[in-house]
Amino acid sequence: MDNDEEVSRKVNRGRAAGPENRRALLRAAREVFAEYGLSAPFSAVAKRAGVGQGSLYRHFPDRTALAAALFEENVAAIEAHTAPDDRTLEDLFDVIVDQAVVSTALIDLMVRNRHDAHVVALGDRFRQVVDRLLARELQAGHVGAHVDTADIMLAVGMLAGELARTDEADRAAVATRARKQFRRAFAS
Amino acid sequence: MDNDEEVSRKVNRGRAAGPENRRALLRAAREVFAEYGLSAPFSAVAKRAGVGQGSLYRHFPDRTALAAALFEENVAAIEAHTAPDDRTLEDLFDVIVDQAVVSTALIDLMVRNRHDAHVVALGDRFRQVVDRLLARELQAGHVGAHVDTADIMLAVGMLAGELARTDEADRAAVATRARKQFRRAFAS
Amino acid sequence: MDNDEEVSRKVNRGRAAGPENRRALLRAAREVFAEYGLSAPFSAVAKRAGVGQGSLYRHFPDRTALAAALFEENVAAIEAHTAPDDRTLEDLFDVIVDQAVVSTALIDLMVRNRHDAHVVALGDRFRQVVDRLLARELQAGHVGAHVDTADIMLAVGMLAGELARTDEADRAAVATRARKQFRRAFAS
Amino acid sequence: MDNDEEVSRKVNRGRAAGPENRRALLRAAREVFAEYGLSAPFSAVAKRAGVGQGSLYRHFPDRTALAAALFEENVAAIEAHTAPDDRTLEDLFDVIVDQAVVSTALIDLMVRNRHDAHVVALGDRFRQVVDRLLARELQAGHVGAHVDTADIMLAVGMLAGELARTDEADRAAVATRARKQFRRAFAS
DNA sequence: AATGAATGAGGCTTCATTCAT
DNA sequence: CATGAATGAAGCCTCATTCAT
Repeated sequence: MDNDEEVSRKVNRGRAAGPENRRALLRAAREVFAEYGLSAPFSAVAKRAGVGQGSLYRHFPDRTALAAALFEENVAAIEAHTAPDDRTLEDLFDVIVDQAVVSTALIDLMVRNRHDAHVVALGDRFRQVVDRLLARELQAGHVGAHVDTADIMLAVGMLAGELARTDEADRAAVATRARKQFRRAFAS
Repeated sequence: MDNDEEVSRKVNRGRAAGPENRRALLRAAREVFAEYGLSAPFSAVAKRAGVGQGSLYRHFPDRTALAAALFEENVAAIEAHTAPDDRTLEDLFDVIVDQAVVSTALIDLMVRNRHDAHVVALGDRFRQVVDRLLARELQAGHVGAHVDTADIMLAVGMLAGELARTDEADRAAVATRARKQFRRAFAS
Repeated sequence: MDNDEEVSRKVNRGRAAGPENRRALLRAAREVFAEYGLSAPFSAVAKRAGVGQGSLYRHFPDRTALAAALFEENVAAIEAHTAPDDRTLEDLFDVIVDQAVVSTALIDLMVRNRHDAHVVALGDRFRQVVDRLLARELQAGHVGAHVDTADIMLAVGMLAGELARTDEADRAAVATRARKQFRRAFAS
Repeated sequence: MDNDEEVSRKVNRGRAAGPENRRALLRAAREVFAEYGLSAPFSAVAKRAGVGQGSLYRHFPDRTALAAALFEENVAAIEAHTAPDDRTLEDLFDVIVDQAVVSTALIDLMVRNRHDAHVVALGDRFRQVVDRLLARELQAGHVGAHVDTADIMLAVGMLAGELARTDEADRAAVATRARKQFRRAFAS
């Protein structure tokens, strides 16, 4: 984890460096957590971002803050992807799979902080997405009346968790199999 | 040396302490991991067992060895519980829920070492249990022909993982909901 | 950036900010040192003053410079307070007690830099105050002939030091008791 | 502070090393604190003692614990020195001066923790010494009836504090001068 | 001249692991 | 064999200080 692919950046002091570094740190955190798990040294994130440790601490005072920022990006992506009127629960599973395959350890990080205010807020945003999609699907008769929001939340959680602990090579297969199960479980 | 509930044992030098210490260590490990998660200090296990650190290392040279020993106990319990001829997949889920509710962090520990020879072997023992139960259920027409062993393995894994990261207070509800989903997914 | 009582100042670029910032910094330093001790982060002083760290460094290149400036204010106050012709050693003790009760950590800061040129110079100014008062008191026969300037300096130093490490609630009592001792020691 | 006079000790593991290391650490702490002040790196103490950092932490979980242990030694020395029936307050001042000249920073360390239970207990032991001596001196008419225990405690505290912040070269003179003042203040 | 972001050295602390007794 | 002290690497985090804007 030493001579990493750490971006060679010119030392960038002063006002304008702020947002730029923040982006670099989020990107680096995503990579490092995916690669080494959530207990990866905080310093590894800083190094990967090509940024001093101090800066990392300025932007994200603790692991939770960093995780929440990453989760926020994920939720935003989910919202964006499911915004159009014709999106279904299957589309939701698509993003989840995409994200889980990429972010792995993020889920654990969030679970560890499931009572953090920011995390709770993000969870609510996610729930609203599920609510909206589910209402439409029920309306259209695509899913059975026995299904509620909590069912979908649980399914998504279990899927993401499972993907997070599956070897990269097997993830596609696992995703397919799990989705088939849920499709059947939720069918009308 | 703290106010731990560390077993008060007479200093136990000399012979025959072996198996006794081993049992104490496994018991302690299960408790400590459940309480503090898998990153609990190795020394905490020894202390809880009322045993020197050196002895812990003698019995279990590393975390994986300890985890495997715990997992072995779990698999044995699963085998015992599902041995009778009238046991169904529902009974399998019962043990899983019982164990997951208790062992939490063990799952992660196993996942981290999923390529360890011992762990693989234990996984195979588990798969045989599933195989046997599933064959019987298929025979009896209790589950659909579309279901295979991997489906059950996946379902069990997702369930256990989800329980492991659910607050104790919510576990029963989560277990119930998840089992309903899987029942529906696997129905003939 | 916290819930500090940091002065809300209009961004003050350009001229004439110099003296204003300097005053704000001295005031802030006195407060911060009193509150958190002399190991308070340098940055805390800047923040409390509502001023950038760079400005703090411009005005006071290091801790000693800042301390000397504060001490200078103290000495000036002592000079002012003891200037009138009818002031006695008791009046000197008054200021010392007042200052010690307020500035606490400042004393240590000065002690650490007791060989700094500025500090030495300030010590001399203080000695002159003592000299003048003592001469008058000797003349008037208020103190014994056995007393010299060094005695007063020592007494003042011990008193200030003691007050600096006394809980606020006990300072008044300690001051009274100590002054009684010195009065007796110096009596003619 | 690198290639210190750190004792070259053979690595000494196992049971018996405990007390030996403890002594080495106390000795080292006294030296290091005297030399570099109380903010000396904890690691410097360990190095000077020729001991790993971990061991330092095992013996003294924090600075206060270490300071209390040192203070305990001091109080014991005071008790021993003042035990004989013919000892006077002057003898008490002797030990104080001896100790202050040697331990310097210890005083501050204790002051910082003046509310710690151990420190309070040690303070009580000290007070008892003073009580005993003072009673005898009052009886003998060596000190005035206006003097009480708190007076002596205060005097000792001021003296020790002053010595702690006096350059080594000047300590003898300061001690002499201060003792003269107190002798006069307490005279019958 | 003022600002505050960035830096990185260095102190603190925890633990996995070793090994004398 | 068991014990638990000792070790030291490694992560955490906090500033003092610099400097682009």
